[in-house]
Amino acid sequence: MNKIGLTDQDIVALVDCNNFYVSCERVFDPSLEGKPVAVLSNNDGCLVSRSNEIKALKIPMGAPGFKHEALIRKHGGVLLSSNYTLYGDMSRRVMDVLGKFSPELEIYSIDEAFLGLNGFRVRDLEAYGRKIRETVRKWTGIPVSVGISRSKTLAKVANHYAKRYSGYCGCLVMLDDERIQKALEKLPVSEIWGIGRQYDKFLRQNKIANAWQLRNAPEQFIDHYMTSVGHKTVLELQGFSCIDLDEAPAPKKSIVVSRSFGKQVSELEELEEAVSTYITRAAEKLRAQHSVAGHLMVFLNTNRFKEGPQYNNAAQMTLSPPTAYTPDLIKTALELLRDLWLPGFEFKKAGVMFSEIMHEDDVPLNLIETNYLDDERKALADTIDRINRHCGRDTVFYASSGIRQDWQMKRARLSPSYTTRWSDLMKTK
DNA sequence: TCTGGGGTCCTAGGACCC
DNA sequence: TCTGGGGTCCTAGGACCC
Repeated sequence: MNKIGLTDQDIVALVDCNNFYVSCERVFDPSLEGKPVAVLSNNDGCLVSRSNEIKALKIPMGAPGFKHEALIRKHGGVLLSSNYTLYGDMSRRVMDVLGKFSPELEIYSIDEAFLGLNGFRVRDLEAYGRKIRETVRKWTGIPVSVGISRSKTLAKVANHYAKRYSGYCGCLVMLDDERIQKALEKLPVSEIWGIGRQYDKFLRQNKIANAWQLRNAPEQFIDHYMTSVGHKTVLELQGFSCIDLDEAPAPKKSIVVSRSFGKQVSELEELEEAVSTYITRAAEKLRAQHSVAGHLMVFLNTNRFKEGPQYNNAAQMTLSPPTAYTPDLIKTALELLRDLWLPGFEFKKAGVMFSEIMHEDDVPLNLIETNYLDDERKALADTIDRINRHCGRDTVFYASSGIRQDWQMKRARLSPSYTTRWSDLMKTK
């Protein structure tokens, strides 16, 4: 520990799946190897995962698929709809493997995890990193990169280089000062974890262009111009680990379900189906973390890319008592939607948001007599959740969600659910 | 024709109180 | 006519992340 109470002896690994969604697709369709492949966002909108061949074509992350489709085709490549069921399942498999390499595991996102490696001898780390990489590859088919250093932020930097330079064979241990300095000097500030567009611009204006310069910036400057988060970033670059490993994810404080539609939607009835469907999904998430929501918001957007009258608005309501009971939530949400809706607009997106979320056991006592948890409704909700978990989503669903669902998002190029649907299992020829 | 979705944390400023 | 100072809580919006 140093004088400000930070340890400079932690060892942290960041394991990051390479081009994760694309890699998932390639596991089950080897014909995609070597070709430009990208996975599109919901509604077949923008590119959210790109193979190296797509990156070589200089097509940026987040670019609209339709603008680049011709070029990709010309190079023998493909665009795929996103298959989140598949990616979620593959992610769980990867994380299961990583869990075998350290008791300290923080699942940071669908394709990234931090591992605490304290107690390992430094000279063994490189071999250990490679072992992690080989094992994940062998057991799941997913290629990953491993970065190891003194703090999460530095582990991110190490990972950045491990991924880009084939000489590192996918694993970089960055512990000695000389190596850290070299890496940081070559790294533009915008590539640092926690430095976004605004900070990037500001720092550049102040002649801080690379990570080494930020690491060595005067303390008064940092104090004055950066938030507490920015300050932590600088300390982390200096090798002081001050963003702890977070092994048990906290329950969500807000839950959002929103989607763009596959077409323009004007009719109230169709919007009611969509909102009802989103509430159903959001309430499932709520119950999965044993929570209830005290506040509900419904929002509606027109197409911001299209000329014509715009209407973006939200309606909200306190839920008293807080609840996670889908039928009550649908009822309230549809009332809010009817307040919100105006005829004559072409809507492109709707969504619902739960906030003021609390654990179901923490509902105040004076509200308890009307709590949904106390009566048969809780048993009904749990039963429906169980059926849908075992037999597939929407085996049991609410009539208000509709059957035709013409507004549903486009997923024209969807791959099969190889790992989660019996009928989509791969067959040998 | 076609441009995603889901989160967290921090700060500033206003309202309110004593 | 003069018109303090400190604290808390809440909210909206910004910034960032994947």
